[in-house]
Amino acid sequence: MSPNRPQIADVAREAGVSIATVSRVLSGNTPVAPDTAERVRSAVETLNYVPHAAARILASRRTDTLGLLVPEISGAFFQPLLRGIEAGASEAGLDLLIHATQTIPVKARHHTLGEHNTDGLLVFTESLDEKELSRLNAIGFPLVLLHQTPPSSLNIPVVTIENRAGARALVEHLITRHDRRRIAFLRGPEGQEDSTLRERGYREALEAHHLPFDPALVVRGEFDRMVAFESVNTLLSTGMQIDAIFSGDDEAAVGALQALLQAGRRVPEEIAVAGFDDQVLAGSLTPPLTTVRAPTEEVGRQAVQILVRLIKQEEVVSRLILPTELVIRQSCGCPARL
Amino acid sequence: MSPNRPQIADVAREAGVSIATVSRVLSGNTPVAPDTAERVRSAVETLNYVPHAAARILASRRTDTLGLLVPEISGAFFQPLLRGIEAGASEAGLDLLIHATQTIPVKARHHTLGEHNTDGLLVFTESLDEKELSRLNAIGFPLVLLHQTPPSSLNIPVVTIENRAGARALVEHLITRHDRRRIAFLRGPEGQEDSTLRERGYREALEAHHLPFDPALVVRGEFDRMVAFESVNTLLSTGMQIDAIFSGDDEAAVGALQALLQAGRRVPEEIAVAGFDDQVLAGSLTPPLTTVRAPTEEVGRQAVQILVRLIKQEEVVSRLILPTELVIRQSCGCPARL
DNA sequence: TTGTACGCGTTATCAG
DNA sequence: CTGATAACGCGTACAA
Repeated sequence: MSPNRPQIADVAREAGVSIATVSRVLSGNTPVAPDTAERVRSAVETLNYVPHAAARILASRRTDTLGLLVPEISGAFFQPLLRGIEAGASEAGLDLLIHATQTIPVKARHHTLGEHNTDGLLVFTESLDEKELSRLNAIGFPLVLLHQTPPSSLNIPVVTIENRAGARALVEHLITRHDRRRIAFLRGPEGQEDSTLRERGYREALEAHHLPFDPALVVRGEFDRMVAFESVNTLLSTGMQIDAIFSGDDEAAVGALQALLQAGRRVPEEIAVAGFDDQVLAGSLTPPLTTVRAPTEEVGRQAVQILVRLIKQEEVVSRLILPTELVIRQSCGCPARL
Repeated sequence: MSPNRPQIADVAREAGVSIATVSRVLSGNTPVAPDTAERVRSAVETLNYVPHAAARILASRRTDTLGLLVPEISGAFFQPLLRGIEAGASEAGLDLLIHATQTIPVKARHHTLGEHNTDGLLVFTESLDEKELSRLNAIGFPLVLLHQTPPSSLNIPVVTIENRAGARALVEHLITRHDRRRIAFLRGPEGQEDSTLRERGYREALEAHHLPFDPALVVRGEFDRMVAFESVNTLLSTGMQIDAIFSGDDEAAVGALQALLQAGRRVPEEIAVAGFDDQVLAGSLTPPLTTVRAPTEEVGRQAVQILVRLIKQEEVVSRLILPTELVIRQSCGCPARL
C-alpha cells in the first residue's frame, strides 16, 4: 500500500506510551487513565493513524464483517433485501462484504467469501453448492440461508417467506372475486424453492375450487421480463384460452403485461394479471398490479439478526417464515380505491 | 473463528514439503515441480485448506479488493452502476467491498473503507468529505470519483456523464417539437453536481430559444418520488401555468406522473413530462417516459478500469465524461413507434 | 527447484 | 492502570 503509513508504534511514541495502551484506547475494552487516553487520541489525530484491518483481524481472530452471497445485486427484487441487510449489519456495527455470484461458475465461488474473511455468511438461493455449504457447516461457521431450505443433513437456519399461502390466496382471489377459471401460471426457475412453492399454492387454489389443473397453462416465466413476454406471446398466438395470468413474480408480470398490451388484449377485462413480491414498480404499472407483498427487506434484517446471534454462539430458530400479504390493485379487476 | 482450521503448515506436512512450496503453488508466481505441485494440491483438497485472507494481506501488503462508497445500494439508479462495477471488478479478479453511507454520518464514514482494507476506492458523489478525500490522496491511495468533480486542489480522476448537453437536448426537444414554453424543472439535491449541470442545460435550452427563465418553475425534486409528487401537487394547486415538466431524474418523474394523474391532467396532451437516466422502469411507465439515457453501467465499468490502472501505477485520464443520449418515448408527446 | 527464517501490524496475555 | 512480548498465519528474501 502506501509507503510510510503511521503504525501503532508511531502513535505510541508520539503519545509517550506503549503500543498496548494505544491498542486499549482504540478498542476501548480495557480501562485507561483519562488523560493518557486523551494524549493517545490526539496523537492518533495528528498522525492520521488508521489501524490496519488485516493485522487487526489476524491478531484478534475476528473480522467484524458479514458476507453476503447473492446471484445478482442489480435486480429490482434485491433492492429491499440489500437495504434490510445493510441496515441490519450497520446496526450491529458490522461491515458487509457482498459478492454477486451470477457471473462466476459455481465451482469457483467457494472461497471468495468464507471463514477467512468474514464472521458469518448470508447465502441466497443457489449461490453456493451443497459441498461448500456442508464444509462451512462442518467447521461450525455461522451461516444463514435466504429463501432456501437447507439439505436435510445440514442444520442451517433459513429465513424465507410464506410463498404457498400467499400464492394460494392470490389465485383464490382471482377465482372467487373475478370468476376466472383458465388461469395461466408463469413459473420461476426450475428447482427454485420460491417458484416451486408458489406453483403449489396455485394448484391448491385450483383444487380447492374444483378447477382442473391444465399443464398447458403452466409456462416459463423465469422471474424475467423477456422470458415471460415470449411465453405469453406464444400462449396467445397458439390460441390458448385464458382469462387470467398468475405470474411467479412481478418482474415476469411486467413482461406479461407488455405482451398483452401488444396483442391488444385488455387487462383486466379480458385477462386479469397478478404477480408476486410487490416490487416498487408494481404500483406504477398500467394497470397497477395486484400482487402478493413479500416482506423482503424484513427478510434481510431478520437474517442478519439471526446470523449475529449465531456468531455470538447464542440460540437461534432454525426456520423463520415471514408472512406475505395480498395486495389488491387493479390488474385483477378490482376497482381503484380513492 | 473455528477451532482447528488447517493452516499452511498442515498442508506442507501432509504433502511432505515446506510451507514456502505450498505458498508457491497456491500463488503460482514461482515455478514448482509438477509432481510436487500435484501433491500439494491434493493435500489442500483433502484438508479443505483455505488460506487466511488477513494473514495473506498482512504478508503480501495487497488486499486484491476494491472498495465502493455509495449513498445507497438499493435505489434503482444504482442497479446498473453496481452491475458495471461488479463486472469490472470480477473481470480484474478483484473482490469488492461495498459500503452504503446514507445511514452513516459523514464524520463516521472515514475509515470503514480505506487504505487498510482495499487497494483502491470508488467514491460516489457526497460519500466522503473533502478532508478524508485529501488525506487519502495525500498518501497516494488510488481513488476514482463517480459523478463528482474533485476539489481543484486534488488531482483525482472522475468518471461521469454528459449532463448538461443531455438536459439541453431534451428540453430543446420539448420546445421545438412540442412547442412547450412553460417548462417546470424538478431539480435534484442542492449542490449535487448532476443536478446542477442538468439545470444548466435546462437554462441554456430556454435561452437558446428566447424563453424567459422563471424561478417559480424550478421546484424541488430531490431525485425522489415522494418529494416530486408533493412539489408537482403544490405547483398544480397554486394554479401555476405549465405545459411541461422536466424532471431531474426518472425517479422524480414517476412522482410527477402520479401527481398529474391524480390531478386529472392529461400527459402529454396537457402537460408533457420528461426525465433523466433512463432507468429500467422508464419504458414501463404510462405513458412511456421520454428521457435521457445515462450510460450508468458503463460508468461503473470504466471507473473500475481506471482504478485498476491507478493501482498498477499506470497513467490514467483525469476526467472521463461518457455521452448521454435522448430517448424519445411518448410522455413528451411523440407518437409511439411500431 | 526447494527450505529456513524473518517480517507484516495488530491484539492478548501476563507481569508489574 | 500500564508495559513487554508472544502469538496470529502467511509471503518472500536469502540460502542451499
